[in-house]
Order: sequence, then structure tokens, then C-alpha cells
Amino acid sequence: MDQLLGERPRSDSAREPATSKPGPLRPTTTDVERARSPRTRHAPHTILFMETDPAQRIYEVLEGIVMLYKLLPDGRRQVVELVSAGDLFGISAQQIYDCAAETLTTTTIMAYERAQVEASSDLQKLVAKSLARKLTALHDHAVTLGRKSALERVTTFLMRFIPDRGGYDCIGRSEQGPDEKTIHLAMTRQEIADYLGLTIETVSRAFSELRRRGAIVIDRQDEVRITDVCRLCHLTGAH
Amino acid sequence: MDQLLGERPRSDSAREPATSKPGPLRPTTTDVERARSPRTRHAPHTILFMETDPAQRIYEVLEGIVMLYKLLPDGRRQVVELVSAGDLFGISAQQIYDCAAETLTTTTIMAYERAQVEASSDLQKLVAKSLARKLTALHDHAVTLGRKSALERVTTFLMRFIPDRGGYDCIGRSEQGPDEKTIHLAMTRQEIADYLGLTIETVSRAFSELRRRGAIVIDRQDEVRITDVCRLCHLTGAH
DNA sequence: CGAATAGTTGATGTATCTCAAGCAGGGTGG
DNA sequence: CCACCCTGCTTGAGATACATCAACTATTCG
Repeated sequence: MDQLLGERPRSDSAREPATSKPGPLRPTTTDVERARSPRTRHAPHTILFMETDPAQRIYEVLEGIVMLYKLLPDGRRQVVELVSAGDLFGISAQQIYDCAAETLTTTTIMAYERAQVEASSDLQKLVAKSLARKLTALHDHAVTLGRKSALERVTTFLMRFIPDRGGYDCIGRSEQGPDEKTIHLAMTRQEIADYLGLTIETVSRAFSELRRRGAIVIDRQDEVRITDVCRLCHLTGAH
Repeated sequence: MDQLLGERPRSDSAREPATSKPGPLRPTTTDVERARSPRTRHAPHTILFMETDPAQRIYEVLEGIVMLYKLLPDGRRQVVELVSAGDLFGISAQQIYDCAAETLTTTTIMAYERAQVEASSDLQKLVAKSLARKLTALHDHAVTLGRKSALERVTTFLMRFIPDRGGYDCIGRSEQGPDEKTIHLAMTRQEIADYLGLTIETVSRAFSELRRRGAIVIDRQDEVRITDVCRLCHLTGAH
């Protein structure tokens, strides 16, 4: 696997307008090389493509997390999806992408040419499957953005990173022992805020409130220990 | 075409919890009849299926508008999609629907059995196409819910019903004559509020504010005349 | 160690919600 | 035909959750 660490200054200030327009893929491979090795690796905070770039390729995340976001002309930003291993991004019904894609962590992605997808029914099935999963996620996100309080949003965000819990098919707490779980946040407070439709301060206050209530312990800024998953789950508003 | 007008008392108060559980399709056809004529017609405010109903069928809207929504246990409601002619709904990655579906207007729909879809690559293409369109719409909606003011949300909502305008490929105002357009709202203020993540009062005030500014004329409660589409478009926050 | 960046906390402002009253239109029955 | 009612909508007054502005603290990195 090629070890290309694309670098690009992060732009997490929501203010920065979408000025410079790098090509869809940042790494300095030539087109020919890329065609031979569609698997690429990128440093955190690498912009993979921008909104309105021509939607030539669909990408699969093999490892890492990618954030998809949209910007309003005055700089307001909304993170519309968080894409992790096994999921696709860059799917568009139009000729251009409808949002920008930026890595959060060091990420390995696989690129598929559009034509390649059109030709393969296996790939098409993969796309359909991924889209169906996204649909549910986006519906949930709409509820979070439209109807939940700041505390509920942040709690919902935290629960998102705990597999098999909180959903319709929640497996519940284990029989014995504490219902504890530590999660690693690959996002800054600003990114979390832009995902949840809040400000950085409100996110920070929500974390503090959860800490005050004993629901979480913040070991490091990006390391949150949930002391009682089941209890936190009830703060999401969905249970 | 069978003229089955399913009737069911509307429940637009967001308070009403999801108590009664009618089957996926309300009309009083037998299963056999339905299999023969998957095309059905429904009165406004007919609930087609509820959240967590088994996702046995996918539906296509042939005529009318269908509203998809999710409820929180305490009664808060978020309308997650507005589906109109040519679009599909009832697609789910799981075994159950992730949201409820209710007609807004008199609606004709076509039902496809899940197995039927799995077997037909044409239907699968239709699904994929529909999902890709939804993806863009849901991304846009996330921006609206997460980052726009009440006035911007309502304006965005109004612009939604004007074809070929406001999008990336907006055709612009016509050369001569006023840039006027009348739209019919098939939704109550409460439904609009639940779509935009606002309260009914805030929606009402936003309409009044737009009227005060001369941006719209409300001929009837469900009939809005936009006096200058291009001008209204600039109030959406997206331009 | 010091500068730069990210996060927290406090004080204040404001957009939106909540509560409450009044209004408008459409349908019904006397 | 009109009075009445019902429902949906509007408007106002006050409350509040979140945003904004600003200062301070913690963390990271050279």
C-alpha cells in the first residue's frame, strides 16, 4: 500500500470561505499511478474534495473517519455525515459533489471511478446498501438537529460511538460489572459543534454538565469515559 | 385504478404518542386484492405505516405528497422527508421502518414487495437513484435544521416548491415581467414547524415577517404568492 | 520555557419557545 | 341566511436556552 500522507492546513474555523480549489484527491500521485492503486492514505484534516467539485469518483473508507460538511456563504458550517470504515462517500445524483469531504484521523480510502460503479452490479449493491444505511443515519440526525436540546445532542453524539447500544436493537447492559465504556473523540469541539448545530461553547458546557452529573469522566480532551452507558442513553431523549 | 380512500383521524398534534398500530396499508383490500393491484389511493392524513412496522414493502408516490416523520417518546416530532410524485419511500436497511409515513394530500401510491425489488435490477436502479436524490435533500435539510435562522428556514421551505430555482443550477429570473410565483402549501403550520424544527408560532411569525417585508402575499392560508422569487431566494441564507 | 492552539467558564444578549388571548374562515344546524 | 362553533392561525408578553463576547486555563509543540 502506498503511504501517501497528504497534508493540508486544517481549516476548522467555520469562517474560512471555500476559496482554494484543490483537485479531488490531494496526494501527489499522477492519474496513471492512481488508476493502478486506488487505495490511498491521508493525514488527519486532509480535504479530499470540496463541494461542487466534479463527482468523478466514489470512495470507500477502509480505515479512519471522514467528515462530510456543507458551508453557507457567510461561513456557517454544518457537518452532515461522519463516515467510518466500511462506508462510502462521494455518492452524488448530480455531476458535482453536494458537500466537502475531510479526513478527521489518518484515513485509508479506496477510490472507484463512476464508470466502474455503473458497470459493476456488485459495486452498485454496495452503493445501495450504504445509501440505505445513510438514510437511517440522516433521519436520526434530522431529529437530533431539529428537536433535541444541547445536552441531548451531545449525549446522542457520544452514544453514536458505542456499538450495539442505544439503537432499536440495543443489547442492554451486561449482567454484572459496571456499564462503562471509553470512547476516543477524533473531533475538535468545533467539529462536534458543527455536527450538532451548536457553538463550541455550548458543546463545552454540555460536556461539563455531563461531567458534573457524573455521567462521564474526561480523561483527556479527546478521551471520554462513560461511567454508565445505560444511564447516558436515557439522556439522549430517544428513550 | 381502485379508488380506495383510506380514512384515519389526523394526528397533527405532536403530543399524541404512537399508540394504535394499524397495518402497513390502511385500505380495506384483502391481501390478495392488493397483490393484484398494488396501486392504491389515499385520503389526506392517512397513515401508511408507522415507525418500527415491519418493512415489507417499498412505495412509489405516483401522485400527491407523503410526509415521513419520527417521534421522540415525549411526543416531539420531526418530519424527516417530504416525498412527492416520482419518489420512493419505505426503503429501510433494517427489518423495520425507521420512520412513519402519512399522506398530506390525496395520494396515489404504488407498492413493491421487498422480494420483488431484490429480484429486479430495474427496480434496484430506481431505488439507488431515489436514494441518491434523497441524500442531497437530507444534507440540505441538515444545514437548514442545524445552521439556519427561523426566517431562513421558512424561506428555504418556500423555495423548495419552486422548480428550477434556488439550486446550484438555478435558471434565474425570466428576462421581463415580474418574478412571481404562487405555491400551494399542502401542510398545516404545525407540519411545517415539525419539518423545520420550529414551533407553530415561530413559523407563523416568519410568514408575517415575510409578508411585512413584501416578499410574499398570503392569498389564502395555504396559498402563498411570492412576489419576487429571486429576492426571496437571497433570504434562504444559501445565496 | 514560551508561544500557539484548543478548551473552559462567566457575563450578557437575543432568538426562539411558552403561555395565553384573540382572530379568521369554513361548516353546521337552527 | 345567519349565529354559532370548531379548528387552525396570528399576535402579544414573558421566560429561557443557546449564542455571543471576553477572559482565563490547559495542552501541545517547537
